[in-house]
Amino acid sequence: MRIATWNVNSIRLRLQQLLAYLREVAPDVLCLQEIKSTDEAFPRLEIEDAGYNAAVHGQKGWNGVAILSKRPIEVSRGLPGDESDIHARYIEATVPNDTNNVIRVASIYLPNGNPPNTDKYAYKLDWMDRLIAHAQSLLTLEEPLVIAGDYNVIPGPVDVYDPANWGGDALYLPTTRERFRALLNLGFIDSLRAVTDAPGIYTFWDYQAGAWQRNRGLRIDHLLLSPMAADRLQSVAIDKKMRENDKPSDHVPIRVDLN
DNA sequence: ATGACTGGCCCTGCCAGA
Repeated sequence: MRIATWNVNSIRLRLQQLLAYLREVAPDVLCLQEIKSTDEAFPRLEIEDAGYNAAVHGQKGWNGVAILSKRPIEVSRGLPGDESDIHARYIEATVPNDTNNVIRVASIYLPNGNPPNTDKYAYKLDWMDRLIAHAQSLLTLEEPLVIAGDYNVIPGPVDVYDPANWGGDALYLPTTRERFRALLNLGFIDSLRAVTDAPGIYTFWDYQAGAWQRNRGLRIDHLLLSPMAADRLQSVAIDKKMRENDKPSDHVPIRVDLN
């Protein structure tokens, strides 16, 4: 089973690239973030014509997440733990697999949190605490579980082109990385790091200052695997060539193959 | 070099992103 995640940075503007990706890479499940669309404006028909079911948790103007799946899925929307949180950043689904059990997949758009020392950063930390609590409860189900998406977390110095300049950023602050490690310490693995220790592997390059051309990137899009999902891990790939498209997203897809 | 880009919305300068 192939599970991919991609921050599209506007589903409508990126629709043709998305449809090409579905044709060429053919993921069984694709998690999307920053669709920047309401549920009503989501291009559901085009995606269904491509052979996918679409579960959407949208919002006008910004945020918004979705899960596309070849097979029918059961869906829940929103991250538990704060009824007042109106950002559309979390959607979760169970997907039947070949052997008649399920894989659970979450598509997350973790808050950016910049600038630090503001309520935006407090919201990020609170959201991470809620994600840790929810992930802990999901692990008790003893299912294969993949938490995929834009984490807005640079896990370590090898995951950013210039770590010395990122010390004060919400994506790289010690408190941010501590919470990411707390999530891993529940028993998840960072799938990319299960297959390589190589530095300089990125999933995001800023639109500004020729970041792509100069390979000034960040590794902030992750697929975290529960123990039962990790046992099935076959391979990990980053679809870096998507950054060469005309009008690209600033993120590229990353995916895993599970047996 | 206090720079730089992109997308959506309030339809046009501003907010948000990372």
